[in-house]
Amino acid sequence: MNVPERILAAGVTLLHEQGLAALTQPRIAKAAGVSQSHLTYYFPTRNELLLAIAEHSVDQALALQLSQPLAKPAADPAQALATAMRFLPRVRMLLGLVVAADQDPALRDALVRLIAHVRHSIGQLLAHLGYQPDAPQVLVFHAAVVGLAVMNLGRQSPESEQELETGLAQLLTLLPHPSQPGRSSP
Amino acid sequence: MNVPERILAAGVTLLHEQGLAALTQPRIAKAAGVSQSHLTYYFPTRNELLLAIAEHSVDQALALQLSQPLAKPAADPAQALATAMRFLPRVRMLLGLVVAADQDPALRDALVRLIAHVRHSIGQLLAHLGYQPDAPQVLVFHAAVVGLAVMNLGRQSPESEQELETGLAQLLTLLPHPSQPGRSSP
DNA sequence: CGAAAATTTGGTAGAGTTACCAAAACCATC
DNA sequence: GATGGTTTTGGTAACTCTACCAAATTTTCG
Repeated sequence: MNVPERILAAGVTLLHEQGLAALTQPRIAKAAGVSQSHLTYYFPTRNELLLAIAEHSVDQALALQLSQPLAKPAADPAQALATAMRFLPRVRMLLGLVVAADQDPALRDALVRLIAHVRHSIGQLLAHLGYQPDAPQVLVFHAAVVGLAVMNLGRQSPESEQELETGLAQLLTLLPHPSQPGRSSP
Repeated sequence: MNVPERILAAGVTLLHEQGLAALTQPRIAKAAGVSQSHLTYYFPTRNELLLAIAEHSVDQALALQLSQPLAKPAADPAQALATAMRFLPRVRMLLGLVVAADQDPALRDALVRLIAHVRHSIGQLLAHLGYQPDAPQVLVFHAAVVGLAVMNLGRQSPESEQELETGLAQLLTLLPHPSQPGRSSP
């Protein structure tokens, strides 16, 4: 693997396992097996590194978790639910970067683009499942997934898993769907 | 004002204006007008301080933004929308603490209780407006508000404000309401 | 008034971080 | 094999943060 790629992979893993606080140059360098100075050769400042890690993580998540549902020709709506559930840990992982972005306009702009990208991908998946991809409700669906991920602090609790699923399932009924018309406007 | 209160007030303001990274003992002490050593007299460790700030902020938010709607005898559903919109900046402000809670189990447990408290209060408001307070959709409504706050990075953009409002308004139609029956189950 | 308790402060040790620099090792090309 | 560019490393200066301690000041109360 390439050195920058190894650095980004180590960064994503570190972010996933130990949170934003673990994303320091010494620790990432050690995890990637390069010297600390070498890190700054590829990513001169810390924010550039954070930004690259964020992009890498989102790309990775979309590739891993959207390619399969989109490859299958047709699927039942429950698949959207399952996909959303699989996204939850990854969303939580990125929360630290959102917080960090409050300090740095460049990072903030980059995250705005990343979030738009994710929303577009969610629209693609929903379109693939027969929903209207650009309905305003897609924003709310996306937001609810993000919010559930943020609030799901006690991650292991199975009852909250249940709550999450029923909540998202009900949210799906809000989306306009060809086979269940009449939900969009009164 | 009491010294601990002054410290907490300074902490909340600092968190609101400059994010989690600004919540260090030196800066809070300076903002509160006390010596740094004095801070540790009331809050020996940093996490205890963070926890106290979180609780203070949530109490303050609930008191400020829920007391008035609950005082008025009846109100139109659009008020729930307006209240939710007013909560967004405060929710954003607390995100940093959620991130910090990943490192510390005690802080995490405290935040779980705080989140439950907020959800209960939202239920109260919705009940006051005629909705079912314990409907599972309340979780989703809460989550959507949180998620919108997270994603609302470009805070000044009026178009995203518009998007937010329409999204939340549609979400409200999902909640079971006496005057608009038949939405709960197919 | 005097003693005990609470409050407040300055100082600091120790760890951790970012960003930088000069030098060494590596690699391609002529 | 020499040369110029790229990659890699060790070292470090300057800074910030947390947690602690001993001493000074103020307050409380018998």
